[in-house]
Amino acid sequence: MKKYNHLKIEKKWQKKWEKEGVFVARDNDPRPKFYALIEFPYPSGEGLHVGHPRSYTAMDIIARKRRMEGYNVLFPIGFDSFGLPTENYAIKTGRPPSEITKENIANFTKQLKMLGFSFDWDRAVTTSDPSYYKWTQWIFLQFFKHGLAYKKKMTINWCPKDKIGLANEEVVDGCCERCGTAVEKREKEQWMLAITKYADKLLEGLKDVDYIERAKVQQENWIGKSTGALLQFTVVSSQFTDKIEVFTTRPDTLFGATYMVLAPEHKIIKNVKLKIKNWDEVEKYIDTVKKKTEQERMNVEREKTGVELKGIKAINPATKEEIPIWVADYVLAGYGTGAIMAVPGHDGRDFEFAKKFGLKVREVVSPSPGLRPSSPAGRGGSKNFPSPSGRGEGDGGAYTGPGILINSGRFNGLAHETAKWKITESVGGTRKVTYKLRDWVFSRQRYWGEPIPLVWCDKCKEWVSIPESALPLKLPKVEKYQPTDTGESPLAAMEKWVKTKCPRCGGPARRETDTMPNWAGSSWYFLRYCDPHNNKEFASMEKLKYWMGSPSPQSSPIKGEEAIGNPPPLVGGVRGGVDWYNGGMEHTVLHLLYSRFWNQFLYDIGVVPTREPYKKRTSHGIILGEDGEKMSKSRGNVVNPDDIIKQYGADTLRLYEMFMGPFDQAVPWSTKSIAGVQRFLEKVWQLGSKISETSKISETSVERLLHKTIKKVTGDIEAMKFNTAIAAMMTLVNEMSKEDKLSVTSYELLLTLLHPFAPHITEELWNRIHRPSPGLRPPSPLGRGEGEGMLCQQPWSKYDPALVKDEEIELVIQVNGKVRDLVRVSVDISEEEAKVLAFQNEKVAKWFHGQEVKDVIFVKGKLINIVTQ
RNA sequence: GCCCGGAUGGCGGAACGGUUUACGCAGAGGACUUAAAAUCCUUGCCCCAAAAGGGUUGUGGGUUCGAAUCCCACUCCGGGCACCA
Repeated sequence: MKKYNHLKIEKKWQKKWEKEGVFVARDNDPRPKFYALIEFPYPSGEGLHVGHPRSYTAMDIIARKRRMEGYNVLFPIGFDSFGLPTENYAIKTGRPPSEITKENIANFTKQLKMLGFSFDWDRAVTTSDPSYYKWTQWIFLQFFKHGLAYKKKMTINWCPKDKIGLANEEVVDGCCERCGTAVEKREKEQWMLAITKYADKLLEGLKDVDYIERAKVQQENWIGKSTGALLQFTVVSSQFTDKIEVFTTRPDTLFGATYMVLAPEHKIIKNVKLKIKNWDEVEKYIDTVKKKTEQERMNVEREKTGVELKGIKAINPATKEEIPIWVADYVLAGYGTGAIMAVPGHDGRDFEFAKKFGLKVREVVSPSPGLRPSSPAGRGGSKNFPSPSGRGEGDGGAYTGPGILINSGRFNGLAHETAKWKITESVGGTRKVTYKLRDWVFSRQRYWGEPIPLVWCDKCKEWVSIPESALPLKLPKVEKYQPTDTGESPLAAMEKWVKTKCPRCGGPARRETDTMPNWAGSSWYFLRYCDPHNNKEFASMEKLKYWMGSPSPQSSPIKGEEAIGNPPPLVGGVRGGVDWYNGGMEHTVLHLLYSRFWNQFLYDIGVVPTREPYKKRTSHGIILGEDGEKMSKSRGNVVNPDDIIKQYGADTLRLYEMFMGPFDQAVPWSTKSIAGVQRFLEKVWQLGSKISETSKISETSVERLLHKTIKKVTGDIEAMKFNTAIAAMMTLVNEMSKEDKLSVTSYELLLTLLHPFAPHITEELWNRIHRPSPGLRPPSPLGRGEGEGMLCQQPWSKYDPALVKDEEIELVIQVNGKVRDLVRVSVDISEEEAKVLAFQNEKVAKWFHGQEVKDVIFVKGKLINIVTQ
């Protein structure tokens, strides 16, 4: 057989699949549905990155396998096309972002099609298309109607030289990325979405979904629910009293609160200005803090800073002592009440601070006796013992674990959990739940985003939404894409567009000139895919119910062993949503949370059928450059997928990206290693010359391995262990290559298994077997399609359970856990038989000779261990 | 700083608490060839040791008959940190 020419074959099959429409998802088809989703790309000017095909190939494998298993599969693609890089490029070149976007999308489309993904291109959506963002605006109006969109003063990054608001990413070391000028903070009215109102629902919903565990944990921590207490501290000075409220999750440690700390932004500081003796110093400190970002504030390598407010004191409500009040930037204004009671005895940060400034430390919680061995130092575990709490005992001297109260008056001896609410009650405090989650800043002073469809009416004295019939509110063409000198979006410079009439009273009104953030379009795109051409609704309930519903109890019809990786059906409710969503770990907090929030809201107003948008979420690791660093233009380690496809072919690239390492971990690229998978495909190709129509499936050892491989690959795909699935197929092909003749059936089974990974070459080989031609006549094995039909439409292979069971194994004989010999025995060998074998074995005997045998451990079908120690 | 991952040969990696290194890359030896490429076969694979053997899964400790795997502490690397997508 001639060598295989990937260039010809790949184009041929891509055309054929498209022409026959084999990947078109059919609405309301009687087959069970399966919705497979990947994160749609941002069409950057650089084109496709080798990272994209990693996630896309993985879901393509799953989508193709599901089709072969009899599902009606929806595997859509689109473009998340609003965003900063395009806008910045437009500013530089003066070209309209819409034009640039169009070109980029055309390029991405071409590149994606070369990879042979089984996308349904008929459903492609583009977020910057008015027919799409019409509905993004519509959803925003629903938020607005329901009181979840509101305006609030927020600080933004401001470059005083460029006179432009900056995204966090554009701020490098506190300076403007472009001009290097120090960035200032400015107050600006911003549209906010009240995601915090959904904090509990977003937390609750995590119980019903099958997400990769670390994504769940990240979301939980991001929402950061904690139950604590609000406590009042009285502030006193010579002629004045006031109250400061603090939030604490550890009210049980109140007796140990030896000072208080206020966030530099805390409003009381200005109120008590006249009482503060060192005001100059305090003011100076607050000014320096203003220049730091939040992260910098948390980052000051354990070096805490702060200033005492001299002249005023607080009173600890439990001990009635006067304690000093400090201002320090490790306390954030946005969390809790912006003020804390500091308990250096039991909080690491407070301890650091107290140590630096010589403040009093008092221990009020003692580790329970029995929980921790006593140590001479009286604090910190002795080296040889594990910490009793399992964590949190670092931080020098602060003990943060559980224990019994001491130095706490009448509460001494109580368990700290019990003491929490008793102490809270005794000082008149209240229980309070807080979240780390903050409301979502939803407006941008930028051009390339969805216009916010609201107008300010001077007469009505409020924001009025434009009628839904007037949507989409199109993004008008502007001359310049720079934000204006005042920091407003370029839209603000278009008087004609801005000046309008109030839709309610008809009076003069002004349009909102802010646009939406890039997150908006990606928060609901999975819904639009269900009904992408609908111009009456964002998607019809009927179609949403079909694609987002849960018609089958499991996401796979295969039962038993083969269903590895499919979650069991939920007890007490039917799950709905996208059946399987794969994306990057970098999106597991923001995008995932935002889109869950939008879906939950849409569910609450009755326009989508499921509470949660995604049933199952998995993640892929990023592909690093050959140097092990993140790929970037500046490092010069970027690999262009086009070059690889041209040289090696799409099948090889797909296979390589699946083989290079564990799917969920970051792996460095290695062009050298591509040779391995390329040789493998070449071997599969050459194997075609060995098939013989007379050879029934008789090559017994290969047959057993074949069925084992079917089992392995089937399970590994479900678990996204693509690298080991490919390794198993390589082993199989190596064995098959050793045979003189191969039955058609075994070759077909191999092609079927490999097809989702390398669709073009397998389709071609399948076609060659089934095309009547000399030497390769079509037989009729296993009732598969004869002589016609494409491989992508054939049923997925089943294995014969009788053939995957081993009859013999290598029994490991150990002495004290060390391997001393291996014996080939039947799988069913009994403990007694194994003992006899082990004790009679000469190689083994010398290792326990003359010693007392204390125990013999037998693991069926695996090993026997003789213990003498 | 906080939250979440990761660390196994020269390299990418494999390994339900049970033979560390499957599969692949690179290397060495050989076959074929006028030659090269390609292909095929064979072969180590890390340290100590002449060998028997012993050690070795980032470091240190623990649990266990037995730990890469479970627990504790630490080091380094990666992702996220709310206006990059």
